[in-house]
Amino acid sequence: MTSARKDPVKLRISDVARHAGVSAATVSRVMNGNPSVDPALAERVQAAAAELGYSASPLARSLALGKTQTVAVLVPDLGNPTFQATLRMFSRTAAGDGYHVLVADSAEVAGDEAALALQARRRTDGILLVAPRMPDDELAALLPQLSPVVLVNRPAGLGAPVVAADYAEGIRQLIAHLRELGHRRILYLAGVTGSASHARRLAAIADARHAHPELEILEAACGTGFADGAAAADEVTRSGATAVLAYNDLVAMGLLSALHERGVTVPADVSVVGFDDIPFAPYTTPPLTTVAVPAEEMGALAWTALRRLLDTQEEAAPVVLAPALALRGSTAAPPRR
Amino acid sequence: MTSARKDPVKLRISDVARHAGVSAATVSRVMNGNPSVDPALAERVQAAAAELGYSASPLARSLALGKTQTVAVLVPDLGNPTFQATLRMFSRTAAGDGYHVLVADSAEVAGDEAALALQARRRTDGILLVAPRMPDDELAALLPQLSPVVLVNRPAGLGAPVVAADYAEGIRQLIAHLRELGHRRILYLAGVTGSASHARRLAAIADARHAHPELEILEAACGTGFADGAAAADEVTRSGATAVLAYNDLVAMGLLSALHERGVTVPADVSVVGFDDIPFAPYTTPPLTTVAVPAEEMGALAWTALRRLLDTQEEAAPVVLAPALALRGSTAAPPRR
DNA sequence: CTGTTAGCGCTTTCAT
DNA sequence: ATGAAAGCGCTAACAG
Repeated sequence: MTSARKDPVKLRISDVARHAGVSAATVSRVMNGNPSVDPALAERVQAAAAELGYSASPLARSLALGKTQTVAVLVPDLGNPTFQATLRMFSRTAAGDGYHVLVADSAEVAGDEAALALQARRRTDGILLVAPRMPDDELAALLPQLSPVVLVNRPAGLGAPVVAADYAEGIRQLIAHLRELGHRRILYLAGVTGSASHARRLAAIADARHAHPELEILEAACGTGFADGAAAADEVTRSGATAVLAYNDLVAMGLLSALHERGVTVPADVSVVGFDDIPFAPYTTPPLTTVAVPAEEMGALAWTALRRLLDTQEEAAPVVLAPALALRGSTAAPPRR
Repeated sequence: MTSARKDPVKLRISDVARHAGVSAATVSRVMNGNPSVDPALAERVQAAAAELGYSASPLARSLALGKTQTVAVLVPDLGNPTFQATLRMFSRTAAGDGYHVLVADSAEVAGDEAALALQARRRTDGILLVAPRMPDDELAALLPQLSPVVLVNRPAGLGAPVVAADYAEGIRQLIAHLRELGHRRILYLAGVTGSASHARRLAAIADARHAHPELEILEAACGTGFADGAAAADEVTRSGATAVLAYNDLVAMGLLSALHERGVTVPADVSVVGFDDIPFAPYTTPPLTTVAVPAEEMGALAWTALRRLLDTQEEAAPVVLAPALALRGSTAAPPRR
């Protein structure tokens, strides 16, 4: 508009070399803190670089070094608070170690995951798969091609370090809580039915049925977001269940809202529990009883595991974090018939 | 563990060339769909590539082509729902165009933004600055070095395309709403006082004071998250204000919660309004009256603007989106003295 | 210690 | 239509 501002010319290492009267190799050494350079010369090079405002092209360095100082993260949905928390801490801790983060969002389409992961991985040094939706066998087959890779919320033994929350334990706690309250007919709103955590929840549910034959635990398909929870409201009332186990807090919140619209009171008419304990769980009406998954800690641990792989190719032992019950206002004894 | 699985050897273009009995240049042409290759030969090369499972190194391509097919996004906090929404749509639309996204989180530290942006930008073809916290002059000075760059939620005219929400208009609507309800003493809980949106809110507040001399609008420093809102509860009660204008929904929610703990009833004792209309706003107790910022749309528009810059170096005209008042339960007439 | 010489893997003139 | 060769910008092995 006003003045034709010139783009700052891109400097090559040879420019600095010429300016300092040395070879490119020397500049490279200096820039990388290689001690085998005469201090006086090094200073001269530093000065030249500073004066010119030079810094090496990460791209060229990456090609020459065979590493990018960048790692990828694949999440099913950037809009999901749980993944966000994990991504956030992963990204911050990685940044602390000088690594950059490339994100990819599969939009909950399991079929796209492999291609996205492969693509992202090729531009980076390693990849974190957060709660991938694809089946175990497919994942196991994919892992070698992605290595170094770490997994969040998938079972260990697939061929990569794992950081996971103990979903079965979470379900156990939730069911115990509901049972103690007196609930006998409970509805589980399944989210991603193909997901690994779904499978583990189901296992925990089966255990509960075994341990407590008086419990009737129903299942209904559902999605993973607000809308899915809201859409399940009719199913809930129809089921005659006195308590519902939502796939996650988002589903629970959507359900809470739809139930309220229908004049169904929580927890007087029906109890609702979520899963994850996202930051907003305490602020719903009523505040949501749920189980807290340490998503941030998982992000940090995932970085630790990946870093380990990157540095020493040692595969960190699986980490399974126990969730903690967060008792709030959305659960109570079932209504008297 | 079980079998010493070999890493799939990394294939170079020359491997494919040899396998197909052609030169690397030809393989390159075929891989890039260059029509000047004999169809028969092309097919032979395709076959060779497919058989070997070859795909070009993005790194080497990037270096040779001078572009990475990757763009950077800098956000103040990956944990903030508004930025998430913007990032999510930006990332998805960019992915739709075959671009990858590198994220950087400045952790709300304005002083780190320039360095982070510069770093991220160097590994990518362009960058999106979401609500950067640094002052205007600093930003204006930085922009040329980041180009191509687009800005979210900063004023236009700094030297980059802008996609922004009309914060002043939002504040105006909120104040009008409160005034009509009968409030005369309102407290504004300022978030990031250096931020551009803060400045625009202040301007709108000044206008309101002018237009409605009967209004007394107080200000108090505050942060940007739950905890900050909660911490402001005492300040709120002390102020004697009958309504509070929170910096954003997070602050409003934190305040709601702290007020509740102190036995202050919203909206009977005091009205509270937020800003942004994050997905959780309808689920607070009481549901939060706020103003809806179309964060997702902004993300999509931001990509459009950046893409335009990348493709044609044309600077898209500034886009300013008007927020819409979302009337819910956290506002009512002030209590009678 | 420092410079010279090869690459890293791909694209792209420039010839043929 | 195809290949040879130069180059993207940097690092590292190899000589001095």
